[in-house]
Amino acid sequence: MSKRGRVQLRRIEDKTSRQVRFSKRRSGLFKKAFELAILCDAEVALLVFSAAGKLYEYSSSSIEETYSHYKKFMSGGKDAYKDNANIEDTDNIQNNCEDSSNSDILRDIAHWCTSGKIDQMDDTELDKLEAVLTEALRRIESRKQKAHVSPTERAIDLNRDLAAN
Amino acid sequence: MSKRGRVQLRRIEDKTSRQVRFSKRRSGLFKKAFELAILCDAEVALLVFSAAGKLYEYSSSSIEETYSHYKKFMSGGKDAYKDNANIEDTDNIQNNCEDSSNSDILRDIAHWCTSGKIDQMDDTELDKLEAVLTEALRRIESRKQKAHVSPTERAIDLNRDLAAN
DNA sequence: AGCTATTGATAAGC
DNA sequence: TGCTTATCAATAGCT
Repeated sequence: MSKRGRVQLRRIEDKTSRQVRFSKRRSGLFKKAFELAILCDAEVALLVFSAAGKLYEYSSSSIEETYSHYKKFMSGGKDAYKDNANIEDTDNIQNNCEDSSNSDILRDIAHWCTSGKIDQMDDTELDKLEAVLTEALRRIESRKQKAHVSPTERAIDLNRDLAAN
Repeated sequence: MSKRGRVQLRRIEDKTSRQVRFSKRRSGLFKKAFELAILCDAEVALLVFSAAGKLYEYSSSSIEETYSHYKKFMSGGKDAYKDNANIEDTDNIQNNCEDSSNSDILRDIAHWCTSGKIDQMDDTELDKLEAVLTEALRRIESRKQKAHVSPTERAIDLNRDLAAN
């Protein structure tokens, strides 16, 4: 039974398979959220709606409370917490552009694109970003068409650690 | 090379160790959340406040939107599946871009995407990047429609791959 | 911030 | 939907 290629980072088309995977992965995700909260003393809130519309939730305190905390944080000075923040990386895309590997850049862009930043941009910025990303996708498509890669091989080795953050 | 006992499910007392593990686990958690949203077509919202008060977030649509969905769902009398226990702790989403302004990020992404780096990526990286950018464009389109700011349909190929199935 | 040894998460298959 | 197993992925402990 060695037919377990890596999972593609793409919507699972088969409905049955998607439901099963959702069920399993959802369990894993909530478990991880819970563990992180316990182990690292953080405030966590997680909401998940299945494709069918069912709601699943978890929060170390309460969804409402954490959301209030979030809104307050967003409206206030987000930078106010910088000084108290964990002493971790402070790298940003700009820095990585110069000397990091592609995977690092990829990771940064992925994180940025999915962390709500887009919702904070004004219309002008949004237009620019759209143009940039569209151009980047065009290049990618161009690259792909040139490359003759076995569909099978490609499919089996898609996702390694995308949202890797 | 020595002792890797199972992880105890309780607050890590050593501050340094707690920070390191928080950093590692938050990465994993956000990655899982992202994958669940993409693979299973689910709506996911995740908020994490570190013990120091720093915010990390991820949402397949937007925090506000998902929270509204949540409130509406709850008021509708439907019961949510609570994957809870009690706790405190956190995990968070990548925050590398937290300290940069949108314009800076925009410039960085633009620079990177057009500096030939794409041509240096291998197929796996290319696939990941494609998924990330496609998702980002989807968000942008979503934003534009909600803001009623798009009189001109730009007919951008958002469904090139992911949605094309 | 990188590097393995181990544990943990899961895609398939029943 | 639940259980089992072969593999793949996440990460604890170090340096």
